[in-house]
Amino acid sequence: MPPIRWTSDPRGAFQDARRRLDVAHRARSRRAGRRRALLRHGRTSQEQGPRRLRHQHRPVVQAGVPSATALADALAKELQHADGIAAAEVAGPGFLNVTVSAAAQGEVARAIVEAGATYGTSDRLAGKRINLEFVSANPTGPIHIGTGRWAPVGDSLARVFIALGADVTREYYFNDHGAQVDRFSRSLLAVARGQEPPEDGYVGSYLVDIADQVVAGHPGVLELPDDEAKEVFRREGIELMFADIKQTLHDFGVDFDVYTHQQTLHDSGAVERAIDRLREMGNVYEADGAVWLRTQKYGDDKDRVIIRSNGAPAYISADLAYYLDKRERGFDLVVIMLGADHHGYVGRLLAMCQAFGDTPHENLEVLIGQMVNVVRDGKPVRMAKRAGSVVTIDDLIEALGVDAARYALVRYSTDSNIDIDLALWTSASNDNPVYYVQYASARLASILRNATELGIAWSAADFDPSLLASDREETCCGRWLSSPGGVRSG
RNA sequence: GCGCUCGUAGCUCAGCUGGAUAGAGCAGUGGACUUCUAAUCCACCGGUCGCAGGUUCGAGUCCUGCCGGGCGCACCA
Repeated sequence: MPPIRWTSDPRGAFQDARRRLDVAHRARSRRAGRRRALLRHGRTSQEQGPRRLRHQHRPVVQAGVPSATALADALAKELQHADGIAAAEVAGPGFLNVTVSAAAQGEVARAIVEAGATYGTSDRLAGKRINLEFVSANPTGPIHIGTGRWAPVGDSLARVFIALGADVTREYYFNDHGAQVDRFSRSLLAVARGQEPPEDGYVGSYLVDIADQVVAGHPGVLELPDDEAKEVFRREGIELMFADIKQTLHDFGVDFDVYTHQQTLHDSGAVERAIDRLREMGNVYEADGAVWLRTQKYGDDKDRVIIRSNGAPAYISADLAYYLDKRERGFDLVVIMLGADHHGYVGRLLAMCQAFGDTPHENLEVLIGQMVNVVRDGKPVRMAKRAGSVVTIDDLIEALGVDAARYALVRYSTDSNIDIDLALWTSASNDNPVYYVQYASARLASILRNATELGIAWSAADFDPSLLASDREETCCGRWLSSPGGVRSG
C-alpha cells in the first residue's frame, strides 16, 4: 500500500494538472477507483468554428499542437506525483487511465458520512427560480393513471432541482372553466335525479358519491330550475372533486405549493393583459372575426386563434396569461409537464414563449410523458367499477401500495410508454422490481442495527480510508463518487 | 399526408453534450452458503443496437429514407 496521505479530492489534483497543461478534458468514471479521461485539445477557444474544431479533435500530430498521446503522457507525469493517485498510464489513443489510491478513494466514505443527507447536493442552480407544473388534472373525475404518471416524476424532479440549490415551486393548474366542467355538472345533475348521464357526459360511480354529497349539503337543490341546480352542482361538485384529487395526491406523497385556478385568470383580467402584451410585441392580429397569435412566425405549424369569432377566449388564451403570470411572479424557468395526448400543444407553447420575447428551453420547457397502461398477464385492465371508466391512481395505490406505485411510474423514461403489469408488481418474487429496492433498504438497515448492537460507532479519528481496498469496496467507492454526477445531469 | 415518441441480450429497461471490447435486473446454465433477513452471493451464457444509406478519425448516439408499435394533428378543453 503506497503511503499516500491525501488531504483533498483527487479530482482537484487532476484539475490542477490539467490547468497547468492548459488542455480541455473529459473525465468519466469507470470501475471503482479509476477515472478515465479522454483528452481533447484545441477547445480553449470557442471562436475556432466547428470545422477546425473537428480537425483538432483528431488524435494526430499537427503543427504546433501536441498529439493526444503526447498530452496524455505529459498529463500522466503530472498526475503520478499528485496526492491520492496511485497510477496514471496512457491506455489507448487519447485515453488516460488514472488509478486513485485506496486511501484517497476511501475518503469518499468519510465525505459521505460527514455530509449526511447533503452528500451529492450542490449550489449549481442556486438563485434560480423554477416553477414545475404537473398533473393539473381536470376536476371532472379521479386522477387517471396517465396524467398521474407525472405526480411522482414531477415530484422527484422537484427534489433533484432542490438538491441542486434551485428555488422550486410545485404548481397545479386547476381547470375550472369551460366545456368539460359544464359536462361534469350536467352529469352530476342527471345522476342526482336518477337519470341517464348526458350523451357526452361522464360516467362512473364517483359521480354518485359526489352528487349525493351535493344533495346532502343542499337539500332543496333538485327542486331548483335546471340552470340554478346545474350551477350548484358545478360549484360544489368541483370543490368536492378537487378535494378528492388533492387527497389522492397527498396519499401518493405529492403535495403542491400553489394551485392556480384557470377561472381566476379570466376573472382578473390577466388574459386581456397577456394579449395586450403580445399585441405590443406585434404578435397579435385579427382575421375572420377572431383574434390570432402569430405562432407560425416562431416555428408553430400555423397561427392560433386566441379569441374565437364568437367572442369566447380559446383555451390557449388562459395559458398565455398563465405563462406571463408565472414569469411575473419571478420564475426564471417555467416547466410544464403534459401527457402524450397533448404533445401537439408543445409547438404553440414554445412559440408563445418566443412571442413574449422569451427564450424557449431557457424560460419555458415543455415535457411530454408517454402513455401508461395497466395490464394483467398482457391484457389491459379496467379497474374502476363501471364500464367506460379508466384506471385511476387510487386504483393503482390500492393494488400496489404507495411505494411500489410510485416506483412503477418513476422507474422508466417518460419518453417510453409503459405497461404496468399488476401480476408482476404485486408478486412476491425476484421478478418484482420493487423487491430489490426494498431488500437493499432492509439490508442496509440491518447492517446499521447490527453495528449498533456490537457497539460499533463512527469515529472520524479512527477512520482509516486505506482499509476500503477490496474489489467490492472499490466498486462501492466508485459508485459513491459518481452518484452526485447523476444528480447533476438529472 | 404531417408531427412527436419508442424500436438495444429470450423478457423489462440503462446508455449523459458522438469517443476504448454496448451495460443492468430477470430468465437460462454452473457453483457457493450451519445465513450482517435464502426477498442471498459469485461466475458463465446471451447483442447484425429495427432496416438501408450518409456525415465523422470515430455513430447505439447526429442527418436522410424506409419498416413496425404508441400518441396526436380544432375558432375542444
